[in-house]
Amino acid sequence: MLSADVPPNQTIYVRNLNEKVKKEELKRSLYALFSQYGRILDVVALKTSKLRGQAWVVFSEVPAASAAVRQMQNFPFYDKPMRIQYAKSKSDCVAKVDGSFVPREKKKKLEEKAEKKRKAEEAHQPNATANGVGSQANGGPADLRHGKGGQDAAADPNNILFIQNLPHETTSLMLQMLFQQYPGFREVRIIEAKPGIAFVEFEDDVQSSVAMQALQGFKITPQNPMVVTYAKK
DNA sequence: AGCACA
Repeated sequence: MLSADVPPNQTIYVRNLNEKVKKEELKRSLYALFSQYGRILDVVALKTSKLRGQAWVVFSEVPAASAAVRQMQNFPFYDKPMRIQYAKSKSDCVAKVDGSFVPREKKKKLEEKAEKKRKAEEAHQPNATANGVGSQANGGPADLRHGKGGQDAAADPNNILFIQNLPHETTSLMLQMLFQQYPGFREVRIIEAKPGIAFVEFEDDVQSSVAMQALQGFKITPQNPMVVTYAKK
């Protein structure tokens, strides 16, 4: 079944995750992996019996989520292909920002109350328009950003790769061994002040892309699938 | 497979 049954949401629901990965590590890796598609507001993962192997990644914009759903579908992550759909409901952190958040305990009661009221009203005036579209009580979104907002978006393909989620012990020689097997390799640059990331330069964007595809998710240690994106220029 | 927010 092609899960096109869920409407677009700025939160994606990821399943078939490796259940052996510790929660904090999983969240970090998901964050690193998906931030190439846009700003991430939150990553939620629980290890309860019902929820292990799943996670929610909340983007600040729907298009970022859409790109992630398409491009990372079946991406091998900790040895298992990720299955990605849009989340079925709005994330709390989004509701908090748009003002529609209702604390969890209160929510149940409110819903019950609303339901009772609706029924009572129905009984009194059977053909009332019970269509309580909670229309924007507190005004529209104050910060609707039009235009490109491309600050967050993934960088266009170019000859320099940006590597994230590396173990801090990674040396440039280690990265050189990995990347120099692909044609057009020029050099590795690690940033001493920023452990965990590196830049790898190729002669052109076609060659860098080949290396990216080949080494995407490569694990120097089991906890560190490397995340390869194009460097921002 | 499993849709939550500790």
